[in-house]
Amino acid sequence: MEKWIAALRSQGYKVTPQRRVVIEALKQGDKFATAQQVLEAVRQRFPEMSLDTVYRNLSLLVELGLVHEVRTKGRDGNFFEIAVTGHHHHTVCLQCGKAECLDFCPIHEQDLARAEVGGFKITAHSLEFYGYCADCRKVG
Amino acid sequence: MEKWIAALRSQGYKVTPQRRVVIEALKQGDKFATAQQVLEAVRQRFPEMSLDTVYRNLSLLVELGLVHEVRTKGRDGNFFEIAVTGHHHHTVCLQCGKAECLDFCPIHEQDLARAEVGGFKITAHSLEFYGYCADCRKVG
DNA sequence: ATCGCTGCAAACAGTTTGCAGTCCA
DNA sequence: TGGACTGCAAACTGTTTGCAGCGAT
Repeated sequence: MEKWIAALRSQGYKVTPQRRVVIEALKQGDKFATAQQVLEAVRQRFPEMSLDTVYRNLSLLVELGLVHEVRTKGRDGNFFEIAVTGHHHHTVCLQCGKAECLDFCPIHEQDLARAEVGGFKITAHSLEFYGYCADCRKVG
Repeated sequence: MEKWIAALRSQGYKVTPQRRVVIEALKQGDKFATAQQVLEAVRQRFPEMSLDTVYRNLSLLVELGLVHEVRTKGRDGNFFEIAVTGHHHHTVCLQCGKAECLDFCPIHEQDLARAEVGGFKITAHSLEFYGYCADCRKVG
């Protein structure tokens, strides 16, 4: 049993073919995919699939922590990445839009404690490093 | 001479009435403002002002580091904040959308060095802490 | 059988862009 | 004067929503 399917089931969500195939698409495609790319991948096996269902399921999966969302600043929307590893962050190239995973999170417990001022309770944080990848630096 | 006007001028950008009034609006309004709120504020003194000019100027100011942009995840778009202090980050309440400034940045030199793998050159980073503010925690 | 999920279609918002005229430097 | 900037209008894209029917449990 796949962990993602099991997680859905255990939290009371139905396991529909559409949900299975979204998860499959994220697992088998490139590391990152936009909602549109997920739709294209999914339609190879499921031509009826609609974009709104992709969005609905991606949102759900992100909410459940089963998928990570990467804010790209690009015009194609954010990237989605199946959560095979734990919490981490990414670099995003402002030129070509390519993203890469980092293997660490620089936010530590003491930072969270320091940021929880005035009764604010932190439940998540979002961090991206923006810049230019090696390829784009060579060109321009 | 205001630092923002001076910065525009020194970098070869023209100082138009629209630019002045956008800066004024950000300085005098609430700490954070959406593009729409900037437009409304600006139109009190400059009724002809158009939303696209607001966007163009906000984008420019953000690019020059004269304004900070806060990614809110809300439906009203991001917040903009005049850069009176240096680089810092924010908490954003996922319930009411309220943002607050933090007075520190948890990303240190060694983190940047560690993240610059494979020839990637970091030029900026974006970090928000999401959660629930004291008020929203009382209610819900 | 139920209630969540889906597809369809339409709406929606924030943002961007082309263009012709304006105006700061 | 001239290139940057503006306003107008329209388009564009990513995303969300209402609704009726379908299907996983």
